[in-house]
Amino acid sequence: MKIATELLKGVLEGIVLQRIGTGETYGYEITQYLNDHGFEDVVEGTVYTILMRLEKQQLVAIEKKKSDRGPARKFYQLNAAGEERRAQFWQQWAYVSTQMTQLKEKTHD
Amino acid sequence: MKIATELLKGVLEGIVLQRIGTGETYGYEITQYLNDHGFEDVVEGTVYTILMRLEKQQLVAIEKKKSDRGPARKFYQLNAAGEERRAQFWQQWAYVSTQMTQLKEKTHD
DNA sequence: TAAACTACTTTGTATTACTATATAGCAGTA
DNA sequence: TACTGCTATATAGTAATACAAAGTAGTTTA
Repeated sequence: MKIATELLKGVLEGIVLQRIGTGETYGYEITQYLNDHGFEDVVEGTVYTILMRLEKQQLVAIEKKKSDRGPARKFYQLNAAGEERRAQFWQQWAYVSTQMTQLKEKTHD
Repeated sequence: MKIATELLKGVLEGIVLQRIGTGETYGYEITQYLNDHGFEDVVEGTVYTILMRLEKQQLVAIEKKKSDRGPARKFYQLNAAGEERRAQFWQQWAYVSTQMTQLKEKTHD
């Protein structure tokens, strides 16, 4: 399904945090995962800019490892600040999600 | 609750479409409604820019009416294109919402 | 050697919410 | 009259983010 770019803002960063948080991973793999799980149109450039943003904000630890199939991979892990950010994201998501559900059901008062 | 600005992008337009779609309303009232229903920090300027965007995209019909309590109000209604956009929005929201739920529950494969 | 796949990087653009400010009508009151 | 508060709309400037597009490089395979 084609999703409006604007609806993904903020959301994609949350997804990337979640992916990194549940196990060390790298940009190319995250992109593949998204493309295979409901976000077909997300391209590498988008994921890499998010990863670099997380790095700049010091939410991740990075380790470079050789690959058996191509160039070296940059593996990401969440540090304590990153874990906190991930938790925050899901809290906000849950909140917005709840409000939206109520809003949808409601007509004017 | 304080929500990251980026998480609201796309969402707010959907909410405004929904409000207009369930009954003629105007900017100030929409802002009040949002402030009273989980989006405390949304200010008038934000709502008005959304309304003008909808107007520019020809998704709404507008009627100016005198108020008994202040300056005239600009009432908005969805036209056919606006209704379609509203339906689209909720489809996309449902889709993203579903994917997010699955993503949250999942660790690495 | 060339193509295909893996993997990361960067530059520029469009969109959108927010900040801040301005304008204005009306009611009550000091 | 002047002031305050509430109602109501408008807009210029800014920051954040996803995307398009292009490039760089290593590995594998035909």
